[in-house]
Amino acid sequence: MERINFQVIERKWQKKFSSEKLYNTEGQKFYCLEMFPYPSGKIHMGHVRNYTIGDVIARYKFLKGNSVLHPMGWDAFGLPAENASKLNKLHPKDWTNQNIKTMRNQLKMLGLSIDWDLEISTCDENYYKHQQELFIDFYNKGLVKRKETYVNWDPVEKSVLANEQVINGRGWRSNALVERKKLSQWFFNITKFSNELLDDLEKLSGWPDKVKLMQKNWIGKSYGCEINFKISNKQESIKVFTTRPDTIFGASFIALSPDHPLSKNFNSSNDFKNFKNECNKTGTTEEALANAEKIGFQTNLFVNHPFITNKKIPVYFANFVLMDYGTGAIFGCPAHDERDFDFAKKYNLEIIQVVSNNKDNQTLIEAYIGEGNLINSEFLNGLSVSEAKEKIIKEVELKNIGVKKTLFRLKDWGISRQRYWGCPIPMIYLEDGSVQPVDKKDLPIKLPEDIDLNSNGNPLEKHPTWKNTIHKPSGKPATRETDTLDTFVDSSWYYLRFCSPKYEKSPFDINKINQWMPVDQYIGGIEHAILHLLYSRFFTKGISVCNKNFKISEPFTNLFTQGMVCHESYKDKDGNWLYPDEVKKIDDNNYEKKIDGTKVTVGPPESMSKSKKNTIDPEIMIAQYGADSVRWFIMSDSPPEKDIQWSNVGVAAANKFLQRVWNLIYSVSKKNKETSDKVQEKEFVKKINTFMYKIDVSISQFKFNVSIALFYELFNYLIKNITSNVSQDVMKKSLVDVMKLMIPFTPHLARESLEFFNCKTTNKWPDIDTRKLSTEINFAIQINGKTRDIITLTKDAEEKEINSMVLDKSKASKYIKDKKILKTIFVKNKIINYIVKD
RNA sequence: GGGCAAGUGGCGGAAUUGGUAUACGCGCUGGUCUUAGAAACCAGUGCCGCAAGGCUUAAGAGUUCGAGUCUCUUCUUGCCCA
Repeated sequence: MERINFQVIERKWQKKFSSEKLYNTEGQKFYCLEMFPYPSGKIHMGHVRNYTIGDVIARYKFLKGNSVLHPMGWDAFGLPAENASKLNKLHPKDWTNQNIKTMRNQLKMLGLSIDWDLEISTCDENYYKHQQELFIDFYNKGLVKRKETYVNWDPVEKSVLANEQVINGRGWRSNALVERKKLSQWFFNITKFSNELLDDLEKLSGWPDKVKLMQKNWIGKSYGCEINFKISNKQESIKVFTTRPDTIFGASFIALSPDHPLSKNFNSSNDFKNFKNECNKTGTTEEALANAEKIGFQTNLFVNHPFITNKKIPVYFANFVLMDYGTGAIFGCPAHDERDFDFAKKYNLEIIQVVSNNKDNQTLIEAYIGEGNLINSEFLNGLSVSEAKEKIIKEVELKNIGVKKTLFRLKDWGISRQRYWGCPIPMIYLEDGSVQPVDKKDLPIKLPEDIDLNSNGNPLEKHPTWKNTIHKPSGKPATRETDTLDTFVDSSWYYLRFCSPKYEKSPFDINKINQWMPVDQYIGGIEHAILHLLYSRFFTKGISVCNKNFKISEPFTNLFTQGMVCHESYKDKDGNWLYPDEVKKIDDNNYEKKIDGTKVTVGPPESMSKSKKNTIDPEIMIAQYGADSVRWFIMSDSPPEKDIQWSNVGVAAANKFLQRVWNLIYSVSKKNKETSDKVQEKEFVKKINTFMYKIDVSISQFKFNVSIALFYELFNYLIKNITSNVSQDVMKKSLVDVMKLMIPFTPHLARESLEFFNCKTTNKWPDIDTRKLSTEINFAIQINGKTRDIITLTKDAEEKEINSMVLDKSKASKYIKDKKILKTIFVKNKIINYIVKD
């Protein structure tokens, strides 16, 4: 058997690939982008899968005639660099650049068709300079604002946490109980685009419905109304927001946020201060608020019920009402809201049911949120919830005590981080307390190199000199903003920078944007379904507000979310995690530790993660089997959108198969030239063409695992025919075409084979002659709906021919004999079904 | 608690979208070669049955000439949101 050394040919072709590009001046543009990696140290299998999928698509599109933009870069700012720096005494910049170097080499080992001339890194000042520019543009257009808000404060890290970094009320890293703290922060005004971000989802027909639904729920549009409740015996009133105005007749209390303006009247009370402190211990997430015990502070105030004369409702402060939701005040209807119900039980407040589904009218043991008809509600009685909602809003507006309002769940995007390793925010504070953007001429505002990361708090704040600057127009001293930008900002526009990564004048060259944007195929993990994609969508909308020539409203036309790479996890008898290569499999139920033979317990396949040690190092796999084998396996075993289970045996099998392919190439080159049987050859060509056609279709549908199954069948057929009377010429010609189809999957082996056959056109997909497809089909014969025989037919055979064949030859004939055929159902090229009776 | 997926051999999974269930790969069994093993190659492999045949897509019902695919109920798992 002729063997090939993958390591040798892969190195050879990778050199070639580094200078080859996928541009094609005549072809239609195709921007293929995979989510760029965080340079954490080494690539992992998730990267291998993500970038192999992208590479298959990019190479396929190029071969099909498109001009393909296929760039790569680094999402290089972020907290891990600071943490690593504390551990290793390595500057975040050096740590990051070192990782980039390693990972770039590893990606090159995969044989990807990346145009490395376009490489960018977000921690590079040539990148973040333009980000600061965009920030100033956004500021000037009112898309950036400074707000005092309550944030999730991690008392150990001394930093603000995003909602998703708070898990069960604790910091995701420090595990400290998260507190609420009022801080002045920078925000992107993403809510200005709430409607657009929601409505434009409908344009995204190339996105998975699942992701669109997640975004829709995240934006969370709902409507309700504001109602003013007049305070009894006073002139003032309390403005309340509600999405359930229909339940107004069940209102039994008013709850104010502890930060509501009215709270200042109670600040002198110690009881109130204690209550407020207690509230600040709860996080700000919806989840934290829902799970926290409901606590309240009763005031001496009452309001008048707007529709029930003489009814007075008590006013409380409550911990579950947030100042930045609606008006910071709600009316509580315990019968139909869980939180209100808990609150009412605790403080012994009235529970009046106003919606009923008619079935039972017993005392409520929990809030009833379902549909039903209104009761105990005067003029609303009998109406459905939605009818009542409409009607009560009209009444409220008629009485001039409130208005209909639309509300979004989406909040503005807080972008201030008390961190060093991020993009500095280009703003300065003057002595008079006013804030101004830095002059664009003075960009970039660079990070200082000398920095102390070993104590808690904000590093830039504590730097001895960095924040001191001069406000040029006035010549007066000023102070720099010492917070840096959330790293989600870096990744919100990188796809634009890739179109002209070296352009100096501005973040992008508009001509290049018009040439390449939007991204035709974006590929990445489902974990970014909400934030990254929403923020990127916001950025394109924001930039089009700032730049009249920028006409892109949606950045990603098609989105593909790939599944995770999973592996079993292993624990030794003491409960320590073990790496897969520390474990030996005895049989399906028994695994032992290699070094001492003790028993190992096996956990189910889960997403690979360092903490569980269920990882496989791609570099080791490549060294052992070659990149083509790794690529082949990772594309073969599962549909790309589903999770895949990594299997070392699976890669070994891939390697074995690719060796067989090479052996076939070699055998064909040695095939006897004399033999030739025209009939056999015609059949052979039809068969190969049919396979190639099916492979083409499956690739275009991203069913890569199916493509690979078809390749297996195709090569098995070729290997079987090596000794047939198909001439060497015919076989070689077919094999050359087939190897071109292999380029997207196993670029090294494919190119080596094509070179071996002296083929020069490796930049074109072969023409697949659809007139030469196989005309034989398998046809099922059913009796009373049961399949009784399968016969081989020429395509498009008519019912009449089939009838005679069935009666003459088919195994099914015995089921028809002596019986009456009541009915026949004939489906061309598929089945015939005889309904018979004795 | 709500929403969305999914459930097919010993395992990963396929099924032209209502028309051959179990493609392809792994594993397993037998064979060839070999002093032996590995590798390679050949053959077999859903379950029951000697066979004819029967059964089988988480469980149950329904629609249909025909259901893995559509509808309903139940169970299980995963993800997202709370």
